[in-house]
Amino acid sequence: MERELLLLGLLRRQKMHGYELHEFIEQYMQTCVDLKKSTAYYLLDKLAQKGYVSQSVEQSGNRPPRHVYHITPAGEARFQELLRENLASHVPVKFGDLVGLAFLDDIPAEEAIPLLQKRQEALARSLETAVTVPPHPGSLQLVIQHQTIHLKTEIAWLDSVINSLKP
Amino acid sequence: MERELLLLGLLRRQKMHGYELHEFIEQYMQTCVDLKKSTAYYLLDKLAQKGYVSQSVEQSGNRPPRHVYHITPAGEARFQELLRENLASHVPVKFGDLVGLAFLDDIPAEEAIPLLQKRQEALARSLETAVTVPPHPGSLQLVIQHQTIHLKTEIAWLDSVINSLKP
DNA sequence: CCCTGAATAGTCAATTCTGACCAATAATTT
DNA sequence: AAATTATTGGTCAGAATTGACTATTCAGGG
Repeated sequence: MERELLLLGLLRRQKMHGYELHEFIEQYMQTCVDLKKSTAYYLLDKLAQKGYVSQSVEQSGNRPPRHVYHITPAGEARFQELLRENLASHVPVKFGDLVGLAFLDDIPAEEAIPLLQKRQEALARSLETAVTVPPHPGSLQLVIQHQTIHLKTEIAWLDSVINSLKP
Repeated sequence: MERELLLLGLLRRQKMHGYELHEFIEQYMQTCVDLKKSTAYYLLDKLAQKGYVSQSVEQSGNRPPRHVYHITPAGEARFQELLRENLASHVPVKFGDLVGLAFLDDIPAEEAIPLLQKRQEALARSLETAVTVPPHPGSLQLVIQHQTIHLKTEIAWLDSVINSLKP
């Protein structure tokens, strides 16, 4: 559902073709959604079927024709609805990459510590990336800020876990 | 991949049937994975095909026979491998429920503020739930602790967002 | 003892998602 | 200017996921 909101929200600002949408999301929003190219097309198709977006074919230069998507009035209404719904609710995030921690006591501490340190390095790299993302239009910036805060929290927490493992 | 780790890790402690596994996960691990019943069976089947678990049929009382899954030596090896891999790496979490925030400036602040307050209440309820989860065996406790910390971070962050919106 | 509702155990069709592939154009090298 | 590589734009078969449904057993009330 969030993905619909996202697509509608972007198309609302300007009509785009599928590839363009996917590019934008990759560039600016990789921190909060993971939307493969083929999924984007799939969703766009569904939105079209429901009448929230309309397609038109456009030709630029002599490149092969592209499907350009516009938001419709129904789509705009849907966007408003979804946005409010989304802002007012919270779907607990699943920290899937954490399941290993549940089995931490199944390997000796000497072995666990360096592994967790590797994890911290990976975390640090993610933080680096988050901070480096190109500057954002409007409140997209909030999303990066959020990601940053959570990564820092995560690093600090891991620190405490590692320490609790030490002799 | 995490789900495989999870299933193997649980079967490692004791053989179980599908329903039992699903129950356990719902009860103790809803904070880090979301694994529907049918998905659990699907994965179990795949693990069996790969030779990581073996099935046997068991009859208790005159209830209908159940498929009980045991971990195999190959499964144990796979578990050890996956666990180390998981501990050492970090896959950035996607905060999907956040996409709305990227469009925050598309609605007037007077309207946004109460919506975000609702979100905070939902967050507070999640926190309540996390704290209330039945006491855990072993390092499963860590996972709850983690969830708690992140929820608190989230609530504080939202506070700051709301304040930045106020007159 | 019969009935109702909850718990147990699982299947399956339909939906959703993705990796792998294709094909055209533009850019770069040789 | 031919060959090679990168970019653009997209399709599609197959994998993953889920909601809705079935069927049995058990517990408790009347």
